[in-house]
Amino acid sequence: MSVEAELQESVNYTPIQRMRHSAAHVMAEAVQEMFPDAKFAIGPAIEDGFYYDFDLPRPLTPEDLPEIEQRMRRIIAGKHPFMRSRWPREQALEYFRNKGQDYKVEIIENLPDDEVGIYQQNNFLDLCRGPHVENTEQIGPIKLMRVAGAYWRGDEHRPMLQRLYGTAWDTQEELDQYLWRLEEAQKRDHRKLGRELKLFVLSDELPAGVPMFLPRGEMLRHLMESYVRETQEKYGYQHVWTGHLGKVHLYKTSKHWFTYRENMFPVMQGEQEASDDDAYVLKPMNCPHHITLYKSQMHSYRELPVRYAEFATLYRYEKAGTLTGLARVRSLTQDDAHVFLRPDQIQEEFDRAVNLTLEVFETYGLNDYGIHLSLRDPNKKEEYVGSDEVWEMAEGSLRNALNNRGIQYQEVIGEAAFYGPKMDFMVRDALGREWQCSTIQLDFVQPENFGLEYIGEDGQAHRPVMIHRAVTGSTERFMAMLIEHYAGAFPVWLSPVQAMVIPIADRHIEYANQVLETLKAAGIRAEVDARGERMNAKVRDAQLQKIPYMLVVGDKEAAANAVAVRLRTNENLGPMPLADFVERVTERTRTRSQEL
RNA sequence: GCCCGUGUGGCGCAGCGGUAGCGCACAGUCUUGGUAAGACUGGGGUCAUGGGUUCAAUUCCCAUCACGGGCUCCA
Repeated sequence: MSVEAELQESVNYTPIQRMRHSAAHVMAEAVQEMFPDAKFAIGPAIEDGFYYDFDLPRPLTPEDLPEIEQRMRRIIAGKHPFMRSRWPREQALEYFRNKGQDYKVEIIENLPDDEVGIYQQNNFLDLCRGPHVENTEQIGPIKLMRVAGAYWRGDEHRPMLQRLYGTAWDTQEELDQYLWRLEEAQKRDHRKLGRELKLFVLSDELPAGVPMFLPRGEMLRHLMESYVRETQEKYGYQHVWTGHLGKVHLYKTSKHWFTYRENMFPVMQGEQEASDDDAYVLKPMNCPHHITLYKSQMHSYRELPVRYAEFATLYRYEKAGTLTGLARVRSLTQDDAHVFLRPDQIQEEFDRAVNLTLEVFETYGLNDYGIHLSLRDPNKKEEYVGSDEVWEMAEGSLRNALNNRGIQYQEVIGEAAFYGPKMDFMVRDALGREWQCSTIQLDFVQPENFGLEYIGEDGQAHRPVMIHRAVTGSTERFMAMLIEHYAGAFPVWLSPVQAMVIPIADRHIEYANQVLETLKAAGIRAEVDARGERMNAKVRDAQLQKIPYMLVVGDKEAAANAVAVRLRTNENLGPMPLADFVERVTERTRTRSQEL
């Protein structure tokens, strides 16, 4: 077979991915040496390494990694060629069946071809469509990263396999750099910084996934919310408030009860059954409440779109294994909005929502995000509600909104909600994991469920369309992303403490307090460090707290009504009149500048 | 939910079958110091919780809870 033909039927791997894929095979051979009864599933190259899934007689633990690594290095050094062949499907089935390789058999059974690819290096023969490097010696420096469990085919109803993650690079330098980058990323992990910067606390005394915010963390929340509120008002949203409780009946009407019940927290009252229509539940989403508000008024076509926004604390029973710091919690604050509009307003309203979201992202300087345009699967129309025309129009409108702004996005077939297409902003955390933050969703179903109406030009009742929309998603998750994005060094406008006044000796505390009063009067968030420490120690501590400005005050400054300004970048601006400093900070705050 | 790991003073960590230490933080005393850690002294832990094995458990075993990593980038 020609090289071209071989590549065509192979996975589309880059050279380094091909090398990593080969490393996965070597890892499988090492595991085979240790566990002759091992069953093998799959072992692909992934973004920065590779993995292989095994079914083993005993679970792997991190203690197994050194031995596997050692065996791998020996195999690699053996310069064994990767030999490729093609077997008739039946022959391969028989071979793997005899070997008890159930997973390989299942894979082959699902393959349409008459022939399957087989690769062998040294003593390990595997079903594989390739490609591979020529021989094991071409595999660069490797390191096994971790053991993990993974469901076969990613399906939690199928067996749990042992997954080994490893990484491989062309040179030792690249491997070292990769490991160094990982360490650096861990330094900006929001859980670590959240503790160090005294932002939030996760305590055993509270249920899992219920973060509590310290004064500085609450200030950060407040600043984030104020900013989004201000921006939403600019874009024509009105804020509402709907409390923390809902009735089961409400969620039965919205149908959430039937699909989402497991995630809801019932509020028990005496002998009441949790599913009684009148039973209370902690509010897991706002849609039904905003809809109820909409229904409480008569609406003319002239006043649409009606845009209700709310910073609402929601409670969702997320599965235990998925909770992660602030990124996935059970009590979250959503900057949720629901827009009720006429069908002819869809395009314009999408544009508005996209613009709002992009403006917020730009202010935060967030640029490492991806946009998913989630569309319905045209082959499974029965899983979605709504007519073809409406879907085509809605999907087209979302696509237009993105194209109009020249934004890059990825279309994901089959990821739409059953009630409409949506667009999600996926933000990466320090460790490269993607989290959904913003979302814009079109909904044809809830207006139907609740019988929503507006009075049209013709005096008749018409059905509005709904848009569900969140700019930052959950305040908690977005805060996690921001902490990692800034590595805790928030821009001036977002810093919980903007300036630390540092008196040099005790006799300067009085002047420091005067400075503090002036700053506070100007709306600047400042504190005085009056501890009996040396000024150097105070500078260091403020620096570690990533406070933007350190204001050192001694005899000279007190005499001149000045402050000596040091930036957290280590830059020392020297003394400046207090009024000038106030002006500087006020300006940075007003413009939400990234500058110090 | 499932697999693996972890749980020792507020935080970061040692340790070990004979009831615990270090650094930081905290408190007190001395020091009043010009841009990333001044010195000394001191207080603080039922070793996550519950059960079991043992003469003896923080240490070994089991369960529970919490936290961390992973769970469809696909032969």
